[in-house]
Amino acid sequence: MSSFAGRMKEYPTVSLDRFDRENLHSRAYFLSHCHKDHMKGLKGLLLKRKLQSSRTVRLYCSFVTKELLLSNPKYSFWEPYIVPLELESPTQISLVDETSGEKEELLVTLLPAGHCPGSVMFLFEGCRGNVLYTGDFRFAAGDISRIEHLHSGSRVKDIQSVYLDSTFYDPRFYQIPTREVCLNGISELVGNWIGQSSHHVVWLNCKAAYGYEYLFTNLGEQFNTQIHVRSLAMFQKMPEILSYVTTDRRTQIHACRYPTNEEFLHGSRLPCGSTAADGTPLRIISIKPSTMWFGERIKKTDVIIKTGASSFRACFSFHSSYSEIKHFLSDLQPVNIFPSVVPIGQTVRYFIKNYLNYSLIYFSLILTKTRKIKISHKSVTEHFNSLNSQSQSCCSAPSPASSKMAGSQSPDLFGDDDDEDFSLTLSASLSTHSSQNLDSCLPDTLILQPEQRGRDRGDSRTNSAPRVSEGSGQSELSGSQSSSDFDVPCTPESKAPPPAELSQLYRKLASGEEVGVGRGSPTHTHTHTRTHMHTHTHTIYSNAL
DNA sequence: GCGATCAGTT
DNA sequence: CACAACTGATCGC
Repeated sequence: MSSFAGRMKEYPTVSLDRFDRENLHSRAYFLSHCHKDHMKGLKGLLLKRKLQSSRTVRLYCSFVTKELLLSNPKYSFWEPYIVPLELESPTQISLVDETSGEKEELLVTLLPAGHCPGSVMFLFEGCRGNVLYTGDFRFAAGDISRIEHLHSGSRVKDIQSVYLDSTFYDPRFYQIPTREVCLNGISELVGNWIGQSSHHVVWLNCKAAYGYEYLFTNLGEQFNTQIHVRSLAMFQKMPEILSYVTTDRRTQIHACRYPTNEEFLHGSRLPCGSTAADGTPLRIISIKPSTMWFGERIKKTDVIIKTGASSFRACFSFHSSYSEIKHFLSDLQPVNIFPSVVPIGQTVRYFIKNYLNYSLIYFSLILTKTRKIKISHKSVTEHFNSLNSQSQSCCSAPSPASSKMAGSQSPDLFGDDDDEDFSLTLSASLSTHSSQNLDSCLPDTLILQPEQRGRDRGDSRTNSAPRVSEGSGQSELSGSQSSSDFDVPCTPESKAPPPAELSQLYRKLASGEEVGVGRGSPTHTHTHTRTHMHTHTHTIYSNAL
């Protein structure tokens, strides 16, 4: 789940995927896709009032997202304020402070994100650098090279910050089978079943969220049928999807959901209650799409798992795997990474380790370019702090209003307690617990803490160095988080650097000592096939239907 | 009564 | 095996 607070350091007058609290004051809004956890505050009364009294504030999203959003009447008040944008066509947006008239120009480009219909990333280009907000995404290795607008000539654009969908940025999720592999597995299962007789039907036990549509279209295409769903309303303007779904229950593939009678399935009934016309009992199997992940060393695993006499789980992921994210980051080489999802409990340990590991590798790359081979505490600090100074206005001439913004009377742009800035404060502690869930990769537990920011934003910045301290051990494993997700062996890559070395490194960083970070600089190769979008499974996402 | 929020469930 | 939504309880207006 996204815990992104809504705003980016570089362009703090716009809000993305969050519409409550401080975001109420933004000059422009961006919605990456139509999932509820990215729409917090979107139907708020205060926001509605603000829109009605504003002449310039708009919501920018893809055409598909606009359709999906407006298919829910609760969001229909947005209709006059939505500006749908085409994919991959840079658009200049004026960010206007309506009280002072102060204005800032920002170039935004929507890039297909492969997460669900209409999902996009936002590439912002302005005076504070290029920033990529990924929203939620699934990219395969090499996908960056296919995106023209992330390139300038033959090289990747300089990216100051990536606001990253870090859902699976954890080496336990090293590998998730590709969309195509998962789709083939599901197709085979479906085909083998419904081919037996007309009374053999499958129920795709999908969650009530957008993102399964490419499964429907591919199965519909392959078996020359339509998939039974509860409503077609949201797809009325999306013929590519609409032609593969139906509300006619007489079909062999169902993805219908009814909140009340889902239990009926236990009695071999479909959620929609459909039965055969001649009274013959239907032979039903259920297939539940779920994310399956594998360690680095597991090369081949079935993407279909039988979980009962007539129930199956099928591999399906909306998000990039760890290795896919690694490819993504090493292709982009951003200066900063801001995770949108920060796992709690044990997962945090992996997260920090890998996040820091990545950062150090990249520092080393920067420093190599500048003919330095050592990295000092100071340079790390400066790096982490640099964003704060960049937050000062540099795009427009200072006006009374903008200088006021920097003063102590200003609304606290990032001073909220909820602002979780994970690039600033790190704390490491030794776990006193020997949980059975802890794998053997690291004996210690790292706990990530959002920085406590003072109300004064002026000059207390010297305290915001990345801190690494050993605190009292505390296991963050809660009951709900300590479930059975450790069947997957830890991956070799997760051992770099080993715990002792890492702790040492942290200690050195904390004490200001110089540390060498000469470990394998990432190679920076880019292939430039300028093909536009990839396979058929991507078509839904890449077209503004 | 509505909506926001949280914990628990699927 | 998972990441998004639903349900029900609780609280505030």
